[in-house]
Amino acid sequence: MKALFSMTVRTRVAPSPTGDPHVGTAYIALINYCFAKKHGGEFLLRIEDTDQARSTLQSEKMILDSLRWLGLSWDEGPDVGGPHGPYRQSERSAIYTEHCDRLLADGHAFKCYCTSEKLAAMRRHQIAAKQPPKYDGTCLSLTDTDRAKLDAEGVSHVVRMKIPTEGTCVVHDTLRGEIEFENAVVDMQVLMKSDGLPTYHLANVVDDHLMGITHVMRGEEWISSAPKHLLLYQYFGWEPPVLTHLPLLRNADKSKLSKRKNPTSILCYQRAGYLPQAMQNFLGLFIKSASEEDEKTSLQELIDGFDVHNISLGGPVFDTSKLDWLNGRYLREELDVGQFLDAVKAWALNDSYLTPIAEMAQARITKLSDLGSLTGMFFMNRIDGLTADALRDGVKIDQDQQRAAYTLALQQFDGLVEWNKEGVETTLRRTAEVLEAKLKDVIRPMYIAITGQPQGVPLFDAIVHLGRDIIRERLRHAMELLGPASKKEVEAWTALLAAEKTD
RNA sequence: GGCCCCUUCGUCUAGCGGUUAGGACGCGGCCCUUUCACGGCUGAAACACGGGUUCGAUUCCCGUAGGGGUCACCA
Repeated sequence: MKALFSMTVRTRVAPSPTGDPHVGTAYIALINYCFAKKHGGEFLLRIEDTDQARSTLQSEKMILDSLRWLGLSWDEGPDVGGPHGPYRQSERSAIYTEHCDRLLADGHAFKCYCTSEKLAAMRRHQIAAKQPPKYDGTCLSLTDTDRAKLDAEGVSHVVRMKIPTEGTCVVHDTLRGEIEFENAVVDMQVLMKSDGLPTYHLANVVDDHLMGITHVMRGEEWISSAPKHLLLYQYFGWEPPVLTHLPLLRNADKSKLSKRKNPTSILCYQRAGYLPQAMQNFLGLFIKSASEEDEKTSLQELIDGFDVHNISLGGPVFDTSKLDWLNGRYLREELDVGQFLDAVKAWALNDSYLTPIAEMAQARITKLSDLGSLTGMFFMNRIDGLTADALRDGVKIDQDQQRAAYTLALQQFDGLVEWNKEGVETTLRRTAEVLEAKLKDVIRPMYIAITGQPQGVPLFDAIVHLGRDIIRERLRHAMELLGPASKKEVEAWTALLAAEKTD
């Protein structure tokens, strides 16, 4: 244990660039950052983009920008470089191949030629037989000649790790003590996909070792794969890092924080007008135990007082009411009027945010003073004062159809790859078709939910400009007012959509 | 379902065998005030349950219940 602290502490955050910057990523990053800084160590940022289908450079940029916005910085990373680069896994292929070959050569891994169809069928049978779904080891018994033949035929393969059939694996977790797993329940994980890129498990272990990571602090969703990782360290003959599994941020119903039930994107909180200090402070509240002192604390104070053992294990509900309070305090206590004004300008009163609004509003007003009532909704998060009656006012479709329309729009919006006018229009047209309603009868309730009024600036443009997060929030608000959808309703409505798509 | 993790006010948490179970947000009341907000004071509000261990359990152990995670060629 002493030896670990005599060397430089190195921690990392390793986000996957597959979507919007998530507050959970920021929370994990903050912990890793504070721990490293507290011990005079280094904090790294690594991009885990081995999923070619889902990773985007745009998402990577948003994640980096968001973490910086929160006041975090890293000693090494894809944008700042460092002696252990590259810091983007997609640029490290050769390293993984080499390590994978080593495992193959040492007999710790094997090639698997099973098709995904076969694996899916295997899983179905196992579940039907009430067996835990697991790879059955078919390709383990392949001979060299079998493999040579399959390779010659061009059959694609993955590489799986071997798992001891007996014994147990003990995971030492800083906060939870020893966690024991029977090796028999550990699956023969795929390490190298058929596209030649590694899975998380391989890349993560190889990179953490090569980058000199001493302490891995990650979400508790990783506990059950920790045995595989430990086994890999053992196969490579490496010293594993100190493992700490952190509790996951939760929705109000205690499930893992998700964008379906909560705003999870940092961009959403920016758009809603939260200050980075407030958000950073708020996230810090989950990792410290301020009992008597003021809960408004600076990043430096958070670092100074940081002790990983102070983190409570119960998954905290991400309830932003205290964030609101903190944000109010930062607004009035940390800023003079000039700085406050600067913050307002940076938030929305700037050309880049105002220009599209001006374009939408110009033809629709007769006096400049009409601007406030027409465009006020561009400066709100949820629509203040919206009521169920207002939502129903003048709406021709019945209330359940209206709720279905909101739910279906929400679902389709989440699925749009590009957030643009075409996607929005297609979504709303399809929603009307599925509900067998006229487009205009679907548009009106959308107008009310999104703008607070039954008419105004062009809806599709407004939706695009407000952004996906705010739209999700406003539709969710409308659903809360009209009555949240039951599970059955969601299923029924989703089925309508699915049926339409296959027609 | 198998495996694993977790469990103090509505929420975030303090507590690490003996406390009137503390603080903060939110909520209610009062005060301040031309309104509102801020600020001040104040109130309601919690140890999931059952067994042990102990002179004594919120605290230690074991069950039960509840919640969560995970069982992919996603991370």
